[in-house]
Amino acid sequence: MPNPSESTPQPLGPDEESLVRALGQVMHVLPRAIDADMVGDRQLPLTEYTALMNLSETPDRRMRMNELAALCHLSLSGMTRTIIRLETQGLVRRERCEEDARGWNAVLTDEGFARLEESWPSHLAAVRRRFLQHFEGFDLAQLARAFERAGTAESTD
Amino acid sequence: MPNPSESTPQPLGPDEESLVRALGQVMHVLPRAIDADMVGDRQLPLTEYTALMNLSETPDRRMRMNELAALCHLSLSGMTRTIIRLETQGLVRRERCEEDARGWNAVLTDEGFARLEESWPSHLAAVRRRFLQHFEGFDLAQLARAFERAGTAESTD
DNA sequence: AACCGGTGATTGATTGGTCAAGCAAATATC
DNA sequence: GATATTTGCTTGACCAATCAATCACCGGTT
Repeated sequence: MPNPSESTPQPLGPDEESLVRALGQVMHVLPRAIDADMVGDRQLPLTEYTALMNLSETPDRRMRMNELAALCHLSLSGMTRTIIRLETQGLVRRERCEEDARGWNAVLTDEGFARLEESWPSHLAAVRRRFLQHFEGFDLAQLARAFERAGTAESTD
Repeated sequence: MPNPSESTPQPLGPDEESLVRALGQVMHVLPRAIDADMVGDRQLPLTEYTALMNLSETPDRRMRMNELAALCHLSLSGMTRTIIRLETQGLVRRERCEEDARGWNAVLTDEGFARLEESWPSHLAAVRRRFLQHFEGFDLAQLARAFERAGTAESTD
């Protein structure tokens, strides 16, 4: 790439172009579609589902706000609000953290766990049908690695 | 009332699992990263950039709100608001549609075009660096087709 | 010509997220 | 051991998107 990067950069090739466009579309359509499938079924929006999901995967079904926010790809304040939403539905409870009195644990209630158990089949089905189905015959592991690289935000250099 | 087919669906395999997780991360991180690159550089958020972009690709740099909204993956009202934003910056102008007085055309101004020309190198660079770079060696066309399939929302069946 | 169902676009209310400021507890420094 | 700084979380203000309601205009019917 001999020329200075800002003057006349090389435009995207047609395949690159259509991949980028298609990704844009997927990023827009997919969450809504999955959301719609679930909401239609068990009334659990994707963000809240993800929070419950992550909580359920810990040994004692509890997690610090910090960590949960990171796993849900949410800002800390966004997480606070999500947890409040879940708390008012009785799906999650908050407990002060013992070893650090500033901290809070979001704790999955039995009701929350039950709700998650109800929801996950339809979530799973939606993910399969809306997404994975279209990647049969691909090397999923290789693909996953590429996405992991892309999803690891290196800051502007 | 557990439907046998829904009660114990097969969980995701490890590769599926990591692909889905990685996609989730990408969907969250990528637009923000690109946005940050562009805002930092030319002060044009992604949504507005996309609108200008699509306008610039038409023969006479104008488009009906309808169509533009679809191309930008935006609701019509979202589009209205985006165009208003752009209009107040002088990058776009609105003109009544001649053959249908209900309709409006968003028209790219010269200033808007200039701004777009300024911005697209950094947009392009961001897309390459944040995304395409990680897919070297992949069959991009095949990948694009898969994403197009996934991005075509079939309604809940 | 007056009407009426349908369509293009805008507007109002709400939602779900961000960032920045604030508060309380923990930790480091003197 | 008092004070300063940092950290964990919440709150306030804001923003960009959505949906539902509305307005304006089109076209066909009578």
